[in-house]
Amino acid sequence: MRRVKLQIKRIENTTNIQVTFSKRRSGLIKKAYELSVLCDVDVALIMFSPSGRLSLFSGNKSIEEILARYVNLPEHERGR
Amino acid sequence: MRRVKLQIKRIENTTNIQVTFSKRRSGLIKKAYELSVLCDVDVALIMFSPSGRLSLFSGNKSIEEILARYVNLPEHERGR
DNA sequence: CTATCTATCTATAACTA
DNA sequence: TTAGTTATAGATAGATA
Repeated sequence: MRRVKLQIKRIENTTNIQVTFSKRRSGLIKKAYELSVLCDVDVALIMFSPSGRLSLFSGNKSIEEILARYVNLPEHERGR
Repeated sequence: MRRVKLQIKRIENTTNIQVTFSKRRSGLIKKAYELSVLCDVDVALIMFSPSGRLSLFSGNKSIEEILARYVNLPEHERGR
């Protein structure tokens, strides 16, 4: 099992990238879902897999609704 | 400290919502960052806080670039 | 309200099949 | 390859300041 602390840097092995992406993608979506429910907030998550495929998550509302909410913000509220 | 398993349902206490949102928001952004680095993929995260304020994260590219990549996908690739 | 601490829960890298 | 297991690293709820 894991014996050392994980280094956050690009994985080189192609198979390993895909396995890691698949597992962490699930974990990330789960966390996003929990946040949206616990705090009753809008969360949208857009990811492109290593092979370029799209993955989406949105809590409460649809992706389109959340993106629209973002796009419609006044300019000065959009800069992070 | 925590003695029981957390139930994923809306938190009722207002102060607690804000504290939980703040902590989990950090955790979610960290996970999104790690995924983007480990797997070298585009990740965009859009959240609205309980008070309606915007929080953004994007790995590798800007939010605008990732949203553009999403919007420009052919229709049949956009449905989750 | 904000920041830190820590016991406990959860995610997951390496492993097995 | 993909799916399941498990031990350890990592996240975090509640406590404390």
